[in-house]
Order: sequence, then structure tokens, then C-alpha cells
Amino acid sequence: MPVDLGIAEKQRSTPFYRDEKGRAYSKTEGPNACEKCFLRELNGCSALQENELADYMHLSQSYTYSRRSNLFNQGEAALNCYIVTKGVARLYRLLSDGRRQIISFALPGDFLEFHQQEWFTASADAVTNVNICRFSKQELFQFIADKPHILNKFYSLVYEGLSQSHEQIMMLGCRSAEERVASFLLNLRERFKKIGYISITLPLVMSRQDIADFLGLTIETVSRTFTKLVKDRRIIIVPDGVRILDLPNLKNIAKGIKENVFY
Amino acid sequence: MPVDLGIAEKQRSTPFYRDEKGRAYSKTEGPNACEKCFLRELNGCSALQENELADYMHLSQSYTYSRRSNLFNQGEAALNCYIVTKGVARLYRLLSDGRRQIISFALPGDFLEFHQQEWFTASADAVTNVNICRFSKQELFQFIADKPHILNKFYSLVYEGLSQSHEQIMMLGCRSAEERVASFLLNLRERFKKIGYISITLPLVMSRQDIADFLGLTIETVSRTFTKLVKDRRIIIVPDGVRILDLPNLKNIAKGIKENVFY
DNA sequence: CGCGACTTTGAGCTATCTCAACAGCAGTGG
DNA sequence: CCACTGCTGTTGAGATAGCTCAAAGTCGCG
Repeated sequence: MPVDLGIAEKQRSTPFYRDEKGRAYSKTEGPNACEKCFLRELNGCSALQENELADYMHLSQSYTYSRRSNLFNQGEAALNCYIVTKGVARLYRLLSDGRRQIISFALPGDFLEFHQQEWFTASADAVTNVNICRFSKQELFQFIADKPHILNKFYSLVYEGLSQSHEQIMMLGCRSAEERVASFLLNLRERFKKIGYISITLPLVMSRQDIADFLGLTIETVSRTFTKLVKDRRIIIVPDGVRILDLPNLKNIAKGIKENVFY
Repeated sequence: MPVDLGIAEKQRSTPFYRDEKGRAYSKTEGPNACEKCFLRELNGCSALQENELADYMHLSQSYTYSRRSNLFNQGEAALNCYIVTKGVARLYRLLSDGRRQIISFALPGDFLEFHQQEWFTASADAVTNVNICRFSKQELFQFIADKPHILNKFYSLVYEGLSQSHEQIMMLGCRSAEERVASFLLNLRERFKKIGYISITLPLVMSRQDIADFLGLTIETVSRTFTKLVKDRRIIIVPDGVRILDLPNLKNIAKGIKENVFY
């Protein structure tokens, strides 16, 4: 089963439930088929030993959220944690006056809220149709309590997230609009590669507004910057994404190097 | 032993060594006196059980770095990890053209580089004279490999760091200069409180340039913003720090609320 | 007292924002 | 099949928060 970003689907057809907050979702009955999951090699689940898999499969349940729907909200009791298995989700925080900062885009294999804190510190919703594995936090952490090899793997993943956040801090703190957009495209490209999604077109499943709120820019600045990159022949814009024409130069822009420098 | 931010000391008197990179430091011979350490209640060490303490004490060694000296650099092999026990350090990343982004200020009790990655992803140096506990990463992670209660504690601490980083992303992505400075002061105040450092004056041991590089602003903008906060009677500037005059209003500014709002 | 490091203040500049118009496209309904 | 509507993205023109450069002030220290 290949990586699925949920690009094509615009509508959902499966029947859905609503939770106590009115969120629509659909659910796969019975335990998850972890042994067939293409993500097993990639993420925290890879730390599982064969004899642990059967129990683990019963811990999580598969859910589907449709495009634009909400997964959880900042401030709510954090009873569950999530792994994205298909599509893209956005993790964000809001200020009281409506300003939004997207903290990260979660791709297949990414963990959300794998902590033991009582409340969600951010909100998340589905950018495309999204499939997730949902765990009861309490059950999950009980399961791994005597399995340090798994906890260790989780630890590494959180640290990786921390490292990504530091990169993001660097980006927002000292990079220009053009550098931000270039970094964003390259980072996305790397992450797709890592999960085995390789294609000439770099799909941009999120809106310009999402990109703007991620990069700390306005939608107009993002648009103008894309236009500039197109004019300078670094990229071309295609339906649902971009194609990178001049990778080395884009990398230099992302690094903050103005002219062509080869090394 | 109370929290010591190393404010008063401008000079160091103890003899020092130099490591292979030419870094000056001094070292306490023999095992650390963890049983007397005031941080034991606060940080990761609090997860240690009585019978584990003796072994743990032999894992780390106490080092002193003088003001402005370097602890480690981005890109070097990450053989050690650190806990600040006195003073303040800055963790930062550099761009090739010299732009610097300070990722965090590490106060007593804060962990640095508690990961198992091969290389340092950031640099750190001493803002004041700094005491640290230094661990061999390999030895430390070997020690905790069969002690999930400690690993679990570390996990929580890393997640807390992640949460702080997300706050920082929010700050850099969508807050104005005044909001950033207000948030910075309040956040520092909270963190001092947490480690038991309570005083009328909020000490600012870092330079304006450090604050600017942390907040993604220039030194001039930081200075002007302080001046504005003084004029508006939110704070007063005193030697080595500020005093907060109007806490509720400062909190509103930090939240992005313009006028007096009580709730 | 004088030097150097740091901070504040001033004045003009610019990258990015704001506001507004318009273009493209999908869905809808007659 | 085509007007109509709503949503998203692009482009333009003017406004502005924060930046840059320059000068002056402050403070600790020899």
C-alpha cells in the first residue's frame, strides 16, 4: 500500500458518526491491520516486536475525517493521541483575535499529541481527507510502560519534532519571505521523499492561506513570492502543486545565499 | 542551596582547563553531590529512586564555564549532554551569513541536548558564568535503558520543550514587537518562579542583542519597545533587569488584547 | 579621566502588510 | 447551455511596522 496524500478526493462517500462535539468521522470496526500497514517500517510502530503486535493492534482504531473537519481543539481534555496514515492535517494555535499560526503539517506517519499532558496545547484539522490511527493515551502509555524499547523510539520521534520546531523558529525569526517559501518547498520535498512519495510534481494540498499562516506571512506575500520564483525560473506552478526547476538555486535561496554559489 | 543566576559575578577566579577545541572550563573533581542538589526536586533527576542515586552521581561531572564562553557548537559530534545548574546559557542556530536565532535561554534545571542523535543541531554558550552537570550521552542512555520511570520523565521534559517551542513559533509567526517583548518578560517571570527565584526585579542577564535575536527583532526595536513600555507605565528599567508595574496590562498585551479587558 | 562595550534615540528606508479589484474555476440552478 | 454565486488565488497601489544607518548617551573599569 503506497503513501496516499488524499489529493484527488474532494468528497467523502462513507457514512459517518458525530462525536459529542459534533465532529463528523467514520470508523473502521475491529482491530487495526497493523501487520499490513505500510507505515510500520517508518514510525514509532517499527519498534514493536512481533509478539507485541497483536496486543498493539487492539489499542488503536482507524478513523476517517473529511477535508476541513476538526480532529481536536486546543484546551480540550487530551484523551487520545493520533497517527496520520493518509492525507495531511494541520496543527495550529490561535490567538484570541483570530490570528492563526500553523505549527506543522502532519503527513502520513506523523504523530500528534503523543504526550501525557492533560490538555491539548494546539488544535488540528484535516487539510485533505485524512485517515488516522487513534489511541487512548492512557491505554497506550500503560502498554509501553514496561517496554523501554518503544518508549525510546517515541522519545527519538519527539526529539525529531523538537528539532523541526527549532528549524521553524529559525525560519520565522530571521528569514525573508523568499527564503521561507523556498525552505518550505524543500522541506516538504524531503519529507515526502522520506515516506516514499516521489513524483515530479510537489503536491501542495494546503491552501495559500495555510502556507501563509505556516510561514508567518500574508496570503498576498506568499502569492507574490511564488510568482517571483516562477519568473526567476526556479519553479513552475501546476494544478495542485509546483515543479522545482532549479533545485540548486532554490537550495541557495533557502540557505540565505543570494547568488549562484557551487560547493 | 538557592537558585543562582550568576548575575553578580563578572569575573571568574577558579583555574581552568582547555578542551581540544580550545574551550576554557573548570571542573570539580570526584562524583557530583546530587543528594545535596537543589534541582533534584525539579528536573529529570527527580525520577531517580534512592538506590539509583549513587550510580547516577558517578555518571556526571560538574563543569564551570565563564561568561560568553562556548559550551558546544552546531555540527560537532554530540558526545555529551548537559544540565544547567547555575547561571543562564543561550541555545542558538546560525545562518551562513551570520544571522543568529536564539532558540531558548536555558535556566538552572534546564536540559540541553538530551537526545541520541549523532550531531549537535544547535550551538550554546554561557550568558553568565554557568555551572553544568555534564553527562556522557552513551553512559547516560545506557544507565536509563532499563529504567523506564526515568526515561518517562525525560520524555515529559522533552515534550515540555516542544510545547515551549510551539509557543515561540506562535510568537515569531504572528505577534507584534510589543507583544513579543511582553510575552518574553512574562514567560521569563514564570520560569524563574518555577525554579524558586522570586524577586521584585526581573533580572535580564542577557544583552539587548540576545533578546533581539531571541524575539526575531533588531536591537533598536527591542530598545524602543522597552522605552514604550516604560512610558506607558507597564514596567520600569532598573540595573540588570526590569520591574513589572502593571502585570494585568502586560498580560493583555502579551495575549494580543489592546485595551484594558478584565476577566 | 578616558576607553570600549552596550544602549538609546533619531531620521529615513523598505519589506511586508492592508485594502481593493479582478481573474479563474467549480458547483448550482434555471 | 449559460448566467450566477462563492471560493481561491493573483495583481496593484498605498500604508506602515520594523529595519538600517548614524549619532549621542550611559556605564563599568583600568
